[in-house]
Amino acid sequence: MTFDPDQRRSGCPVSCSLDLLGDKWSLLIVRDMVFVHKRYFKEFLTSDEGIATNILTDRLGKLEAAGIISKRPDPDNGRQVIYTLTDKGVALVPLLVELVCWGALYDNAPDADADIVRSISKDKQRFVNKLTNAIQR
Amino acid sequence: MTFDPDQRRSGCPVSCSLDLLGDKWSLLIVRDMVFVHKRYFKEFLTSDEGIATNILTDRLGKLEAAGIISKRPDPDNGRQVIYTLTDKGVALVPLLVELVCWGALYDNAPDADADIVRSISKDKQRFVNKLTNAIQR
DNA sequence: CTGTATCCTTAGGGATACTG
DNA sequence: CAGTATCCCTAAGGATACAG
Repeated sequence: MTFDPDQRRSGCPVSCSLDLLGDKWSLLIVRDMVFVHKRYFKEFLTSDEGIATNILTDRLGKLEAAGIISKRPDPDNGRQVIYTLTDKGVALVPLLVELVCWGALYDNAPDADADIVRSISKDKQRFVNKLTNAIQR
Repeated sequence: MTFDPDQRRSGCPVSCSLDLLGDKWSLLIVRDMVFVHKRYFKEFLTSDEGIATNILTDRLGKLEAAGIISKRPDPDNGRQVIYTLTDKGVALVPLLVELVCWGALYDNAPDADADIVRSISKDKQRFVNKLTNAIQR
């Protein structure tokens, strides 16, 4: 399964990004990998939004086809699979930070701590670096 | 038509943002407003991606319900309607800039000028300010 | 445990015609 | 011009069972 660039709706970078990420689930998987270091199939199933197994399978496949994540067997347990972010996936951290700030500051997301988000939005780059460095490959 | 916060899948700010913006069309409309100052129904129909009239109607309604855009009659032509970004909509500019940079630098979007995108990614804030100030309300 | 497969319902969306 | 409405097909997705 590889992503077909001919399916792009246009050459616009915004459009190309949305071709891969423009749905309600893909970025939630990346979020879980970035913010809470989830790596296993079952871990993604436990998030509050309640993704179904078939949707999770589909999105993991599409994210891998897009080169955003990669999978390998868990060295500690051959029957487990570990999903990790590629460089292309890690590069989504700034985008996720913007989604957090906008949702918190402008859409009043209930779970957001206003003080923390204000401090993040004052120095996004620092927060992006901190998150990026904490990601396990 | 107003947005119903009870339909949120969770309180997470990323999830809340995606509840409103997580599809393939909504952010393209905002993109057209931010980058090429489109304001009229017909203008949105002419973009490369080819949005259908029923989808455009639906998304304009949802964006308005979410408080991201507002509509008013064109003072120069009472039968025309002008769509403009609210403060909440203008606040999406940083997110759009991230979509541009990621699509260009990591997803090889054909229409992106690599040199320009590199210069943007070196000082995103400057570019965000420039775009934000150029938006007509 | 990690998925696949199936069933079934709903949502998305293209094409087109039509209304104020 | 700015939408609405309709038709119709496909994609998305929830629930559940099942396989390697």
